[in-house]
Amino acid sequence: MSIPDQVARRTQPNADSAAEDYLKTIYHHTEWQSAPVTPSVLAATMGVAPSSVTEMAKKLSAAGLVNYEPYKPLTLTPEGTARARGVIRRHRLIETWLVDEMGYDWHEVHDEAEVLEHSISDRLLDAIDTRLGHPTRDPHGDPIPAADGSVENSPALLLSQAAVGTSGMVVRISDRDPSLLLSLAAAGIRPSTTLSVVSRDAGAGFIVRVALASDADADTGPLVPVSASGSSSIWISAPA
Amino acid sequence: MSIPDQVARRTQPNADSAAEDYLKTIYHHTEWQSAPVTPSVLAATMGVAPSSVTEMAKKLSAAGLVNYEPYKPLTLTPEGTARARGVIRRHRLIETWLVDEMGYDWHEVHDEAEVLEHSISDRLLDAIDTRLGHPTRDPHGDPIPAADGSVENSPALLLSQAAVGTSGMVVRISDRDPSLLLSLAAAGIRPSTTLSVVSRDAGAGFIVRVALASDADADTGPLVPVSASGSSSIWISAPA
DNA sequence: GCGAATTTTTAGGCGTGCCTAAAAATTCAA
DNA sequence: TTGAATTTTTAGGCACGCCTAAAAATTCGC
Repeated sequence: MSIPDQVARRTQPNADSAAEDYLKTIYHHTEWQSAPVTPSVLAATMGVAPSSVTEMAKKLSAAGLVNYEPYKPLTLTPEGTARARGVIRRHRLIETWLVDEMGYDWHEVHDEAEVLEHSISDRLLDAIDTRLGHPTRDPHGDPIPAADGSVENSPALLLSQAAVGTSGMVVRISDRDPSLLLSLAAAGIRPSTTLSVVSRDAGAGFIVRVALASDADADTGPLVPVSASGSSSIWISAPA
Repeated sequence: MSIPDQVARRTQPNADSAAEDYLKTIYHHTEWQSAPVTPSVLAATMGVAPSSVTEMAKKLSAAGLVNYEPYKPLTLTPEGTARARGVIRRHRLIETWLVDEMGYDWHEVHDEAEVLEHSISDRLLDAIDTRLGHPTRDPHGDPIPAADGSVENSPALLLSQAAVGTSGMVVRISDRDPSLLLSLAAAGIRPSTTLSVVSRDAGAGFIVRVALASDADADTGPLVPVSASGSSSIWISAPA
């Protein structure tokens, strides 16, 4: 017994973080847009070559996590959905923790969470969840899947689909683009802000009126332009 | 511009966590035992094959982090030492945080820290450090290197080298073996416990008297056996 | 409905970090 | 000091996750 067993190590990197990223991304597409996820869309979203998607699709399919048939869109199996929700739960709890306890601003948390979501243990995640009091929304307003996998989905309206005159409260803003978050925050737009659509233009984007906290429905708030891409990253509560 | 640039991703795993593990392990050997680190020792410690060590030694040497010449022991360059201390700082701050804030017990933190030390950002590490008030010792009594790389090294005596009759305060216990930590904790031995050596036997180990907190020097504490390996994991303050 | 454009898959490679087996160097011991 | 034992290095492979280029399938537009 000169040298100890060197088994077990082998596949040592952070578990299957690549696989988890695919599952997460597939889930996101079905969570928000309801379009089926084609390999090319997935490749573009993840910044990998289409052939990488094909490869991983086969592996995930063999593992029973995605439904894959050549030349068809990808969907998650129930197990795959559960795994994806688990990753998203980690991501959003970590973001919430960073903002609530560690002094981060909401536009700064995405990248850190992107890494930690693959390396935190269940034990530590539970500790964080408990400390935070089992939050159900992250700092961007995204629902945090519960430990049992259930997700609270309140109906909301994408700003890009709101007609002129519509008003409502911002319930959710995509965390994908930190610079967008920064500019929205600067304009006073964040979850729970009340907005009304003043004008919309297919190409140029929107102009919204941001209601002042004190006087929610008056026409006194500042007018703020929102780009077309920004408008498809903001959800407002469906009008009453 | 159908598909965005897919550069940058490439070497995406958690930076160079393998390299960092080698640096850390080399550093540990010189920090505690002062024997030179041969490839075989390193291989055994890390649970990899000797040939893997040779390979990595070449890479680290090319990167200017270790001094490597074929058939000779490995040492760290100044840059390598700095990097190693950085990793150890991360590890120990994370352990301290887990115990102080997240409800972990001191024997449970090693594995979690082992993973997180490679994925936490500098930003988050600073936030943790600040929250904890810039601690200088982790829960096992190990010194936490400062952000500037300096390490406070208080002289201590390895229990395995203490003569019968020696007494002193436990200042440090190696965190490498969780089961040892657990049994020591059960026996009431942890940093700041006062011990005196009652008997020692090269093969069988030691018997120490654990002083009761209230009455540090009296002969009233329980007698506790410490294995030979345990005795080389415990440091006590050098006798006054 | 059929060729062109696009999407997807296949084929072949690359770097990392690990392995085993065999060769080379070093160390030990009689 | 010299042959045996041990240590270290070299050589050749493997899995992963990514890539590019080329081939195949699908979809689109006239």
